Amino acid sequence: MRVTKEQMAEHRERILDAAGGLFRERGFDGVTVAEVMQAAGLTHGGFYGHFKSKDDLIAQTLAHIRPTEGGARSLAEYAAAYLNAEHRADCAGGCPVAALGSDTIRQSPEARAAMTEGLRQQIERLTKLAPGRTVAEKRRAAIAGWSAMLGGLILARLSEDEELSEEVLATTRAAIR
Amino acid sequence: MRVTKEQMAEHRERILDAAGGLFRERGFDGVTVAEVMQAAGLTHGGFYGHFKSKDDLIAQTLAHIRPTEGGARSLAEYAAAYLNAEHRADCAGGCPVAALGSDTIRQSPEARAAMTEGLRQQIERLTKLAPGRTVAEKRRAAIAGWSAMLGGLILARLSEDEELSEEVLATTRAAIR
DNA sequence: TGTACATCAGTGAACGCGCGTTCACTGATGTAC
DNA sequence: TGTACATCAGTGAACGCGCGTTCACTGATGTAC
Repeated sequence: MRVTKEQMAEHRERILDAAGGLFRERGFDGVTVAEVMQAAGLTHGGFYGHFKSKDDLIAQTLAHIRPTEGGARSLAEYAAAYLNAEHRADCAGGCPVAALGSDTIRQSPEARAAMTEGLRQQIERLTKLAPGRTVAEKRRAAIAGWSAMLGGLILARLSEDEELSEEVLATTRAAIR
Repeated sequence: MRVTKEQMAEHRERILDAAGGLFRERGFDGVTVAEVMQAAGLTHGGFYGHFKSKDDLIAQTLAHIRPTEGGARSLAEYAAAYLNAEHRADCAGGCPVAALGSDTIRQSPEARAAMTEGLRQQIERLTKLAPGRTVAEKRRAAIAGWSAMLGGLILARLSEDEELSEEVLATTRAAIR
């Protein structure tokens, strides 16, 4: 049954939110269109009224996910929140690059473009927090720090050994100033 | 038709080699059992004589991939070879963690155990190359450096913008001493 | 403002393709005598 | 060493399930008068 334009926009938002969580938790191939729709409180048939295809959903979801503003006041503070047992456990609500990075490399150009735009914004955000006398210096610290945070979180999530995982988290965190 | 025991062992090796390349290039879900067998020069029906399931193949493949010994004599030298346009382009022959990291988090315990073992070995290898007066100091430099390399390569591969990608590669490389 | 009708968001059954897995068969290997 | 037979690695057709996608239908919305 037809719904108001506002309802439809809200449904679209709900689909993107649901997809954002599910994709980060299980990967693009680990989630079906029907599951996304069910998580959004709808039936799967209506999906194609909102999106051209599952690939289209993937690209739009990557563009839709925005990192939660943590209010960090330095790169080290940001790293402390990022390289953290809580974030490690929360794939669905955490960093999309850590959760979907190596998957996204193999996705459509549209998906990769959305990811690239996210990277750009993240580097800009971190540049403001990074130490350094010039903008160029801050930017270099931001990029190197962002690489380390991303790699550190992925390694910590990969390690089945809790002790090793914690060591990676702490060591990488300590290396970011 | 039956083959000699040596032939069968060689076939198994060929399957694992083929799977190693294909999985790194297209991801676990992007490769079919039939494709792996065809790449190994066999037909798909024989697959289950070698492996219990596709999941079993995934776990054994991760245990089978061994990094090519580059002969680097310092962490910086290693990073120069790792954070590099050639490696960036060569998913199939490159680092399995960069190619399959976020995928592997969602795989079977066996697959994750194989990956954890690989991490451990990599950290040991890098600890020998890392700067520092004590082993503990070297190990810390190795872990922080490994995080940065991994994250840097993934970011460089994600970026559709060649200039940004090159910047990430160079900046992360320069930060590893 | 009220009424009649066209539009169209959402529903749920159905389709069809691809993929993991199974199985009857083949013929070369390896073994018992 | 030679022969007869059992074993079993590999073949390719077939199975069946799941998933992306389509479609006829429903009924509420929005619009023309």
